[in-house]
Amino acid sequence: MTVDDENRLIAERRAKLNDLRAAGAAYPNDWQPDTEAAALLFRFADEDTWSQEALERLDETFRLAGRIMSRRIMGKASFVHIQDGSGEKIQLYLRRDDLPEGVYQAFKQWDIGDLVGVSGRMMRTRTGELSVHADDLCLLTKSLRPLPEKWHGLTDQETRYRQRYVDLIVNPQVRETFVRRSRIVRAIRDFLDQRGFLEVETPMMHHIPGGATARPFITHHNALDLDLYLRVAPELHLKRLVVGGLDKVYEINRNFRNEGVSTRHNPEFTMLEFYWAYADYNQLIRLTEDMLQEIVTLMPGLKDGRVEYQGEEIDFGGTFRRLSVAEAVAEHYPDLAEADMRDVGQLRAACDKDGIHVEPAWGWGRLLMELFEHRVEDQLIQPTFVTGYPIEVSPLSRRNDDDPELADRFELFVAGREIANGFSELNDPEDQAERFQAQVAARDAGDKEAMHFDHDYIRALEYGMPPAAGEGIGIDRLVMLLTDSPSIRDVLLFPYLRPEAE
RNA sequence: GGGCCGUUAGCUCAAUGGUAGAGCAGUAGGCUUUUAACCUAUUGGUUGAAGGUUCGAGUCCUUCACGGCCCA
Repeated sequence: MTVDDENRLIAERRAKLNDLRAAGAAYPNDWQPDTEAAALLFRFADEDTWSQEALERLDETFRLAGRIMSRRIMGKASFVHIQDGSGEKIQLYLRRDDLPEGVYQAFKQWDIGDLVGVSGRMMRTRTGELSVHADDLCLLTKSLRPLPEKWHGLTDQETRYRQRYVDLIVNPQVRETFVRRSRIVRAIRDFLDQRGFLEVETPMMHHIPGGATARPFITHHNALDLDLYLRVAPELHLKRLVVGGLDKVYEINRNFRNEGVSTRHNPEFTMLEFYWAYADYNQLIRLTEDMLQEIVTLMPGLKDGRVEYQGEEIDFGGTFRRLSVAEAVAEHYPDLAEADMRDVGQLRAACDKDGIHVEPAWGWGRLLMELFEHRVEDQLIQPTFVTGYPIEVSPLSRRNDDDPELADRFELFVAGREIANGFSELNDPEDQAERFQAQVAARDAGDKEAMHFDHDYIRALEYGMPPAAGEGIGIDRLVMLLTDSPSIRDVLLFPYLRPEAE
């Protein structure tokens, strides 16, 4: 994508740029705006207070800088809309006789997409549109490539993702999504900081990948001649910090998983993980509920804790529903009695009936989860905390004191998707070492997602990790939910795409 | 990985197997409160790539690339 896609339109603009270069006027950097479109539109919004007459009396000149988005040239006067850093557009009124000598003639050679500086006083047009009546105008950056058409804009999904800069220029909704994403992350940081959590950054390049069952990316350190893994989770490093006395820590950053790419999966994605010493998973549930409610409250435009997601109204107000995996499955499988929930034969029969593929080695826990995922998960539209997870599918969680077959664990589902996963942490180094052993055995048997044995992590636990609870929240999925985005690519500025064809 | 759909001018889209078109953008001219401005004229194409069928392929077939949706 360099010179081969040159076309006539670009060539014309390049010729104009060459003229500017010859005149020594290409790429100046001597224009500073003193306001933005959004500020002017806000200040002068009231048409009664700021009528055309009132604006005429206002002896104040404003300087703006932005991109030409549309032009209507009518002989010796023109109307232009520029869009600036505030994301808003404001109209300029250009009159040949009100501009310095030659400026209007030069302007007529400019193009949609060019970046300009303008100064002038405020006015209102006959139809009432607030406009800047320009007394000076300069070209700051010549745009060589034509923008998409003004009416339909840019709709091709692939181009929108590949050339996000164009998408951002012409699709205002995109900007709003990413502004909101930033606000959500800020709200999470504020929430945790206020409660005494310390934000930390742990390595993304690991000698031993761990903390999640997932295939890692491998990279190579040249000077050390050593393969390294991009992290699949920060979990084990964060828990080392809990051993070190950082009782409340969190990290918001990228994880990398070498798996498929889809509308819900990007190879790199952002996770919040936090760990809280001397707390258990029930405290996490309450904290999570508070956090989400606070985030939703802080989002402009969301009323009464209600969010619309893909046509469903989701209510974050009040106490979220709580139910166990067994209760949820019982609800959706009337044939299964409560006593059947740990009966391998009954569960397997139910799986067969639904056409779910099962392995002979699976115990009741795995079978129960298969049923949960098959019929229940996507029905959990309103925020729901699910508890009572079988220990069989919770290798990192602490065992429940009353029921050793269950883990002290929960997941939060919203809009049929897992948003958060938290549990009381396993801090018994001997139990942990055994679980690592089991993972290594699974690895040797060919499971590429199984974990490695992390001796240093065991050593850390042997110094003593306080009883603690930890949780992960997928930021991208949360942002999807709160921005009504159907695809993870809509909430990533630069989602992963295959390379463009040469 | 599997299924379905898509890829035509800078953008948004047309085109029974029979001369590749429109709107916007661009170019030239007109127009001093327009707003999808308007009026006149006009330029612009390796139809995603490579093969094949056919007198003739944007259209039918095969393979490939990229994307979208659904499924695992």
